[in-house]
Amino acid sequence: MSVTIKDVSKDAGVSIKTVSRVINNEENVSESTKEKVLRSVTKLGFKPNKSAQSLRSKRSYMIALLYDNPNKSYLADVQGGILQACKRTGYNLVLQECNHEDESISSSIIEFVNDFKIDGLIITPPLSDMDEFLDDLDNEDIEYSIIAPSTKKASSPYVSSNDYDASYEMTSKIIEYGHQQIGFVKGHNMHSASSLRFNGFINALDDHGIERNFDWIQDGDFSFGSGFNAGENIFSLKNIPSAIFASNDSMAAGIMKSARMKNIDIPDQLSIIGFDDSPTAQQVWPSMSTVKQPVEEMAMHAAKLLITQFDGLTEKTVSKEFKSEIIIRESLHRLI
Amino acid sequence: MSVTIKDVSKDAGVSIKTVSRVINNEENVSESTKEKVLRSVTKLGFKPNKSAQSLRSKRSYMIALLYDNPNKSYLADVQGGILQACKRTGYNLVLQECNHEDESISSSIIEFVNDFKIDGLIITPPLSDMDEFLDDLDNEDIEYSIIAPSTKKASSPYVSSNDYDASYEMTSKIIEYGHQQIGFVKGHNMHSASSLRFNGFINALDDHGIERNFDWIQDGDFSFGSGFNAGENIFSLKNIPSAIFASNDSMAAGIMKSARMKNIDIPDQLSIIGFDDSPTAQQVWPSMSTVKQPVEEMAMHAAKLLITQFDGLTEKTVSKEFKSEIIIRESLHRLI
DNA sequence: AGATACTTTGACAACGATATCAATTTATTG
DNA sequence: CAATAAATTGATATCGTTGTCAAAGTATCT
Repeated sequence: MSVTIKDVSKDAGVSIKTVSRVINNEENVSESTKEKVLRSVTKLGFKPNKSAQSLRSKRSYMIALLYDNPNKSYLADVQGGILQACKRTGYNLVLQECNHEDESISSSIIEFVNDFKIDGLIITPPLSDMDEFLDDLDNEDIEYSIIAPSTKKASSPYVSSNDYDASYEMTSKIIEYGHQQIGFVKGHNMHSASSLRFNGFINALDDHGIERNFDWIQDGDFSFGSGFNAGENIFSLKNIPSAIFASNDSMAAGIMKSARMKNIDIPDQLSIIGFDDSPTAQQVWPSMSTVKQPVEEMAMHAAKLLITQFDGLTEKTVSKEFKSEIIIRESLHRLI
Repeated sequence: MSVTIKDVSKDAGVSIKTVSRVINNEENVSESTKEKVLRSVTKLGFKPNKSAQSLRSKRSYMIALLYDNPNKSYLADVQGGILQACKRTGYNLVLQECNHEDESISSSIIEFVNDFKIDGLIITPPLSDMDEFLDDLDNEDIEYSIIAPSTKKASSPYVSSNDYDASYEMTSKIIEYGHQQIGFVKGHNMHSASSLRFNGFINALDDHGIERNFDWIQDGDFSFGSGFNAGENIFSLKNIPSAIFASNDSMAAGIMKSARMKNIDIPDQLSIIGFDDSPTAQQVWPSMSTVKQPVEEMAMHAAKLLITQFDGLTEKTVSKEFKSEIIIRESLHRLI
């Protein structure tokens, strides 16, 4: 049926162990035999049997993506990035949806990893903020890499984005456009990004000598509905701000809808700014100013980070912070 | 380390083969030994080693999702549905992105399936419309189930939606609301859903004695940009329709934007109707009337369909057509 | 040259399950 | 009750790799 190591070894005139050495890039194989074996490998079109490799070496060549994030667009980007890294290295991606409120999350994930001999995990927010969970994984010697961690544990590789800086910069841009009365809608408090984005906003206000107005600062949970509610709250006040910065695009869209229903013109009377650059940002009218993070690239790096660990490649991949991009579209009105 | 069949066989006082028989639900095992074995299995917490099973039985307990669809929300729903079916049956999902324009798609997928011993494929549009590709899979005896097939090959299990009926019904609803001048934007011509939706539209027009105006019928490819262009084309005409039905929500959003830029009021001057009920549909203003398909449910069924084939379960899952739901929101204006 | 160290190679066991086929037990028949 | 058929069970080979460890080949050092 399919070509095995035995076939290759016969063709090359060496032992099966030597073939195994060559295909696993082990040391102590002479150049000449290496060449000989590789010639046979390509000639016969040999591909190692993953199941056998897995059985013997306890590795599955599969990594799993752990997520608990209703944001479909984010998820798709993350997947895309990981898949690119997988394709290049022969790994496979398995999806595992989690519930961060589940008490037994640690044990069920540990069981999953052991059952399928998953080689490593890629962990996304808000799971990346659950320190206890990560500790449990450490205790089981399960390898993982984290996207957007809160506690940057030296022990584990991660990729992060400059949420604080991006938020600070965007807020400064809003101020530069002449806005002095600026509202803010916070994200889900389980996500560390929420506080980073909020702090960036607050500090930018302070540094530019602009007064904080806590009536205009609303809680949210990243959902469209929570944005809508935040809008309702703000628009029921006597004074409303001239701009509202939401911690993500969905909430910004919710505010937009709420404003429309109150006949508040966007952007003439009110500027709205989001975060993420989701597809919606370009599909609403007016199109939304927002912050774009290189999510796909980040995810690809996270996957490389993980694979590097157990493949022991020569070029070491290291933890890295990625830079966001400020995108100005029609929803941000210039006052001066 | 982990519990093996050998441990169970010792504990139960039977041979390993008998344990294997029990866990695989094979025939010809007496009730008493079956019970004895199952007691040991739960007592020791035995889980069969997937790699070993896979090596010996040539099955991987993995199914793959084949996709080439830029619609992230659709993809996420499909994944969600499949994962639910997988969780219940112990299978795992692997993602495989394809390019339907790739000449070598058949060979690369066949190679992928053989390499990883993938048990079966779930095929989504537009790949589900590539008959040659499906024939190639048949020749290799690769099992698959199809979401939204064009040619309903009796040989292969599928799930489908009533695109034609839904489109017919939505068009009738638009007419019922008093619209006599209705435009249409077609979907990507590789997708069989595109012609089904178009035919439903045309036949509803005819049946209600409404004239077709081909200036108002535009080609599109399901992208926001193509919807925007379609809008530009229609709005440059002397007469514009009072409603436009787009073959999906992204294109509808594109038309909306184009209309806004021409200061055409939605929905007072122009009604816009989409298809899919993507998240955007609720996040734009006015929120969009659209057709919702039970994508997640369909995908779950497709996965069950596939797993049934090689697991030979007692209750046979069969191919099925799912019903869509007409959702009326603000973007459809009532004229009468 | 002989002793020693290091590099390269291969024979064979092992991973943990299923497949084969023969042995044993139980049921059925004349 | 013996003969035969059918159901149940187990000993052992097997899947295709990697791991262990010893043997063979080369290089280096007195």
